[in-house]
Amino acid sequence: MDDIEALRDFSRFYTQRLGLLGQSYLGSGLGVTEVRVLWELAFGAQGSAREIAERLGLDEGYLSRLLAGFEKKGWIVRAPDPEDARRRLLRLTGEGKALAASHDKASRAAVGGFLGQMSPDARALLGDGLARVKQAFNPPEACELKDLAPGDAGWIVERHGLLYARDEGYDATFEALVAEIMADFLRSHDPARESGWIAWGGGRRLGSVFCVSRGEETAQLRLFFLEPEARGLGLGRMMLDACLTFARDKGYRELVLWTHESHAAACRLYDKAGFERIGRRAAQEFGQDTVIIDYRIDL
Amino acid sequence: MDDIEALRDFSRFYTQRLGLLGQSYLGSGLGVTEVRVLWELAFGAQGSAREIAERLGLDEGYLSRLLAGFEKKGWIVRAPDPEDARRRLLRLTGEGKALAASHDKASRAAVGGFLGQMSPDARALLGDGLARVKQAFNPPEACELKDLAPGDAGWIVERHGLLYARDEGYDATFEALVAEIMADFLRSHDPARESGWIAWGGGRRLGSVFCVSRGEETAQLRLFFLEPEARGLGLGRMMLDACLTFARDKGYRELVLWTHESHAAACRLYDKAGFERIGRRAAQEFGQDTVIIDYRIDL
DNA sequence: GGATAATAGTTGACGGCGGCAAGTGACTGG
DNA sequence: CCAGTCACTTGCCGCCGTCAACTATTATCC
Repeated sequence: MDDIEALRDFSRFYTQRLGLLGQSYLGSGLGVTEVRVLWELAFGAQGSAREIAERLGLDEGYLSRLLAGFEKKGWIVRAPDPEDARRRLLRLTGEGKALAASHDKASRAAVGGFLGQMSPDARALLGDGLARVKQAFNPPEACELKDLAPGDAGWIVERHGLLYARDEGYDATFEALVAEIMADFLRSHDPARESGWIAWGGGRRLGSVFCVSRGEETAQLRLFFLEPEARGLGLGRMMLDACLTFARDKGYRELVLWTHESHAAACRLYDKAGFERIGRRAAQEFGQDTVIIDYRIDL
Repeated sequence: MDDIEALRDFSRFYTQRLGLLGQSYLGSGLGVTEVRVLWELAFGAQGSAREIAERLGLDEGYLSRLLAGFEKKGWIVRAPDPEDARRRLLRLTGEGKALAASHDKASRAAVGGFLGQMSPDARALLGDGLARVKQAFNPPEACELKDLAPGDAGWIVERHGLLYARDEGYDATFEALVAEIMADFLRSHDPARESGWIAWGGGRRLGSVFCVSRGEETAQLRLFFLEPEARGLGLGRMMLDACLTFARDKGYRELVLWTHESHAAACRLYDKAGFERIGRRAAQEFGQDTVIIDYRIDL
């Protein structure tokens, strides 16, 4: 099954199994669209009817009627806009807010009941899948660095192994090297002077960075990685800064690292952050000819 | 954001961004429901109107009218069922089949165009996410064993690290041990007499199993793992059999393995497969008191 | 075997969803 | 000041889908 077929299949599956869920207009006597509009009024960005219609993909005429109905029921007031007499400012009344809140609560309960029937494993799998689908369309804006948790080290090995094989043609010995580095780190790193982090964003691991000791005064940055979809968004810079801050706090005087010349984006990042290139050496590693660049920076 | 909120959020997102896609009734002049019915007639299991109504969640009366329309347009014929005069056998005409096929093609093209705008990375992420969501509801029925590919070793480390920490309370040294085992295997296993496999099902990795040498005549089974959602479906037995077959083919005379007594399901599997318990020893490992069972079987 | 219930399907009535297009008053740019 | 645009409204209408009544057939139970 190719990915076109996979998406079509999922779409059929979704409309059958999950379609009813999100709206969960059950019991409220409200239609699906009414609920969506109400939700937009209550929790979405403030805006004119025009904007709401656009956001929800509704016909303006239809929305106008819906809003008239809302007003008649006392859920909203439509006051003339002093700045533009064509527009009308939409505002929920107390009653409207209460309705939105109660509906929100009911919907939460319905979804909770649905999830409650699933096993914890299936729920975890579902959450994981949803996060991925969503990120495929909305790149993450921010990420948070967290200390290594169980499974993180393996994830680092996997992503390094897969992406360096795909993008650089490295063979399996590279994945083995990363696995060994991680095994060493897990077993015998010095928590007082060394640390590793996973960048989390949108419910998913997006990258990794490690700061380890190369002597009393020298720290080394290793295993700096970002998922391809998360590159070019400034997350790398944030991770690098976090690592520099850690190294300074721990009393190191300089930080070194090496990377491959072919990683243009990474090299640009280090150059811009004030690192200086202190070496350039050719090497044959992992079944490929590579050029390694050594960097350092004063802390 | 907890998982209830995540699902609600996804649902909103889906109706906005992807809702139109699946149906893709664009241009055909057909309504969403008509397309679904047509699809069911063309590609779904054969059945009465009643069954189709049930499968698609439609009102019988409404469906009856739809089918009458289809017949009038020459897409289907409704012949009386010789076995049950209440029923009518539904069959697509040549014209109906052609319509379904052309619509299927158009829909494929529409989805393809949509996916074509995405980056390959995003597409991969999407496919991965969809597979997970779907498996959260439909457990995989079958799996296929594949040789180790880039990233697989890391995945094994991750899953062992995460699940043994969660279920058994093991500390990080367990993940380190698995990482080291994988590093050794990748670097220096004997491809002629040793192998490792990943079980794939539903577009996802579901488990792992390895067969390695412990001398000329003795093979060892290691890193036997199945995702929790994929347990109890007979996949484990299939993987075990594949490993036994491999060991026999390579000329080993016996296969040994050890596991923890707390893995009731795994122990049952080995017992049922004809393994004999040759040892039972207490050990303190990975921050926990454990009981290890040694197994062996003649090949 | 006959009353009764269940099943497959049809039909009419009806309400709500939502698209389309014409219309109204207000703003904007030349 | 006039044409064009914009935010919104309104009337019209078709489609989607529900409900309930109805027919014809089959299954069930005593």
